[in-house]
Amino acid sequence: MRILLIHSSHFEYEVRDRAIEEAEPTSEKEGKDSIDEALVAFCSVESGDERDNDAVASNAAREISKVASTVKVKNIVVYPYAHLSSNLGSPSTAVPILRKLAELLVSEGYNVRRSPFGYYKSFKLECKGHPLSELSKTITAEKERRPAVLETRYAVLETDGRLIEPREYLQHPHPEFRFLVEKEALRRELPGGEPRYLEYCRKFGIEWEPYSDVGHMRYGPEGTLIFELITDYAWQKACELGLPLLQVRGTNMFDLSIPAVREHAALFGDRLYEVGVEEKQFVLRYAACHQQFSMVKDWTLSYRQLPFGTFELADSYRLEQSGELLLCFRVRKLHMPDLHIYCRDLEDAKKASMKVHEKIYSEIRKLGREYVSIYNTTRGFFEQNRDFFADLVKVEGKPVLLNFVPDGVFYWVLNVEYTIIDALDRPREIATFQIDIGNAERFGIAYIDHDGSRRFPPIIHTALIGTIERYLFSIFDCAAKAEDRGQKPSLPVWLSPIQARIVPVTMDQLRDANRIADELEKKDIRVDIDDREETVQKRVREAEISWIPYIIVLGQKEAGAGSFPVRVRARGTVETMTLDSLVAELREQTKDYPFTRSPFPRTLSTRPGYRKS
RNA sequence: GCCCCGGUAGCUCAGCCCGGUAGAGCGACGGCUUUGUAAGCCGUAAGUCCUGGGAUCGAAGCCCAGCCGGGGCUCCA
Repeated sequence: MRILLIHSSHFEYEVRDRAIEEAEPTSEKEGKDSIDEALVAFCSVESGDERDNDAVASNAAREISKVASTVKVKNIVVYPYAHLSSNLGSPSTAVPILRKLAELLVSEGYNVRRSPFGYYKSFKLECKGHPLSELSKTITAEKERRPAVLETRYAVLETDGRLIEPREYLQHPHPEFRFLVEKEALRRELPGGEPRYLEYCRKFGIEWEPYSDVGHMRYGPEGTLIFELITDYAWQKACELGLPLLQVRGTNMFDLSIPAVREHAALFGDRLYEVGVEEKQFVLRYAACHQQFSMVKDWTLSYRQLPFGTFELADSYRLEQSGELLLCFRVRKLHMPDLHIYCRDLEDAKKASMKVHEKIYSEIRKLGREYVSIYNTTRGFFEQNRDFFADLVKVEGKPVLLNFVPDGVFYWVLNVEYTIIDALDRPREIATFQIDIGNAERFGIAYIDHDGSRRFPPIIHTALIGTIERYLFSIFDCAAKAEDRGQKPSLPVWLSPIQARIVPVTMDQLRDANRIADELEKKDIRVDIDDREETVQKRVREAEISWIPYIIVLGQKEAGAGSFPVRVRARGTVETMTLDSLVAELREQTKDYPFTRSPFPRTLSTRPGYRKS
């Protein structure tokens, strides 16, 4: 709903002609009105408001009342005015909302007039013209609606299977798990501070896009390369689970008039990112579920093919609260390497979950980190599957936090949130998996079992390395932690946009530099040459600031020598290496990781100065 | 969304308290220097001081509203 508020010294109107079929019946008396010293509220009810009439009306009443008390008026005119929105709601929605709005304002003690809906009316309006006399507002249903606080109970599950109270756990704390227990179960306030990774992000051109909605990111050339490498990596990791996987591709907006889409959306709650097109209302997908389910429902499945997975890197959209946004972490547009595994039954799902769990763990350990986990589940599922939980905890090697949720509220029976404790000691969820027992039926995904019966498969949802954004967050957080330990912050070599840079002392070495660059490129190494007319010192400094892992200085001395000095970022040393030993080291660092050729012009002198370091 | 802090040149920031001609470093550009491992020297150009409104003879500065960012809260299917 949109409203335009005018503080007027005089307002009058008169009904002329009926504008629409569904016009409100009106008596002679209601046909015209005149009032002095009033707040006139021109209102347009928009499509989408019908989802919660009461919330829209009460939010509108609150906004209007706020302004009325600021400008100190007791008279309010609620005036239906279609021209504030290009996305109008239907008259059958609009009239009840406007009536309700007027009632609410009356109940707050205002003298309220309402002009009839659905007519052309002439009006005279005298606006006071002070700063607050003209205001427009957009009202949504979301604001006021505080979802009923869910009753959940926390417990710590020890590695030996004992359950203990979170409070007691703090007496013998695991260093990182402790932060999770404090934050999630005991609701301690976070320490805070400005995170250093934001500065790192900007170095690689990873930042907010100011020309879009809040919460949308953009990636410069370096960021784009990093993003693509992580995307390849996510698919590679999914394949390593050893299950048959099918990659699919689809769209990002789904029609809310489809029952399965609408029901799924209702489960998601109030963070739906919606878009109205012509007469239809679409929800932007918040994960790949919609696309994969709406496709797999059309497949013919036999128990012989299960379990198998579908995968898509899904651009996904969530209308997060503006105050909650955090670059690379909580964003309105995110990229989910979303894998769904369709299983025969719960036992099958538990087996597949173990594979997923082990893979998720081995990935974070490759970064030298540990997850601390929250297992959201129901008391019933936990009690019936204590062995399964024990197996999961064995992989963790430390306690986990259980969060018991009520039965029948969620579509899953188990939802694991894997969080890292970041450089500022805050838990940050990165990876996740869920065992879903509701959506196969909702979307009509079924397989034929060996006895010929039609069965709905439990579905595992997972992002093994987290969203691309959050994997990046982890990578940069590792750099921040390294810096805290007194090391140079850096990216893993496989993700470094440029892996080796050659700095010729004078331009006499350019030919040699190009020859070495050719050799390195042949070995799948991203290399460039800083051929700018700057001092060696300055070019080395800039390479360091750019986090280049290997910096080669080539001068007169190296001509024909067969070796050259290499500045190795990881060790903080300058070492004499041959081309072969450098290649061997680089290959060792990047083996088993995706590779993409350098998309940059080889010479820095020909590169636009987008870099901000 | 709520509370606190901030927004000044492409970037990082000073100036704001106490109103009176818009500042520095980096970067860009031009010249000198021909360079050996984290900033060589000199010069030039560059700003709707976030936006809109208000009080004032006069606003980057004071007041109000909004937008954007950082922190905290709430939220996190």
